[in-house]
Amino acid sequence: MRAIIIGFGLLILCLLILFRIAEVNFISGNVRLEVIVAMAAIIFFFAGIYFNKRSQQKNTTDTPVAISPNSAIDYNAIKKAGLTQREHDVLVKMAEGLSNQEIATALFISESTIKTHVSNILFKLDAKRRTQAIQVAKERKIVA
Amino acid sequence: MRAIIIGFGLLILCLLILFRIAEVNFISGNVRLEVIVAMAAIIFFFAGIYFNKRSQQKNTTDTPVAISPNSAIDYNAIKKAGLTQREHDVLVKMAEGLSNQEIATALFISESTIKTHVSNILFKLDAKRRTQAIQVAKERKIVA
DNA sequence: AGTCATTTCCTACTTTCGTATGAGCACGTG
DNA sequence: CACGTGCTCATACGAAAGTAGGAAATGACT
Repeated sequence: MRAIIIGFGLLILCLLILFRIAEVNFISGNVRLEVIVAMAAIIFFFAGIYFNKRSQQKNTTDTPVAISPNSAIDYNAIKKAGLTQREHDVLVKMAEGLSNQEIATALFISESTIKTHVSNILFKLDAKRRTQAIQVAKERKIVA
Repeated sequence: MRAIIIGFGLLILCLLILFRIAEVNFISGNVRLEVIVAMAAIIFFFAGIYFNKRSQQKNTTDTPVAISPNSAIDYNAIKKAGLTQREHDVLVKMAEGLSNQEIATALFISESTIKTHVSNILFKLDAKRRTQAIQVAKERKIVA
């Protein structure tokens, strides 16, 4: 975020400098106008590339995805997240890719209950979707 | 390939036009120099974004192995599953827990296209839901 | 020049997911 | 016993996700 602000600051600075050079040139006629325009073109062309790259990297760098040969569940993390036993049961089934209905069948309870649990899980893991919840849970080793 | 040539042609044309305007302005003094410089800046900023986007789409389809500091992904498994490069892109974002709309924004394409890709991914990975697809993909090391 | 694969986008429809809200039951603790 | 916690279930609604089927542009390969 800071990099973007600094970057835009530098760009605006560049523009102002170019303006200034253009003005001086307009009076003295020392520098060719084409040079100024070309400079603006080059600078902002690469600026465009840079910012585009930045914005694309955002989504991937935000979630570093700890690449560790993990297979163990950290039971402390479950408590830390405030998940109950039943919620954890549901979360595990969720991570296996089951639908609410399938989880309900597997745990011998109704789909309504699963929905309640899922809602609570999403809230406790600060996730907006079940896929995100699974991702968070794996990172925190709440599920394998 | 043709699009890039045409694009560069247009860009050079823009530059020449700007040069011409600058020259005329230099004599008559009708147009503010700042306007010309700013135009060059804006045009080439977005040109940079556009070309970067293009080249990234190219790179991902041409050389999938080039940008891969990730040791956990088995690129053979991707081919074995019959996934295209773009489908893999979507799958990765999916595994990060993004919604269709968020993936669309991240990849600069529409949500409709994401839905098409997701449908194809589900079919190719023999999954019924995205959560299941993610699970399968992780097992086969298609995603980290 | 024609064919195929890929990527993109769309409409329209169905299904699943998630939220909000309320409620009943069991269990243990202060 | 009252109270909180956890588990269960329900309805109703809105938001995503997924399906089906079509279409068009591009690039590679022949």
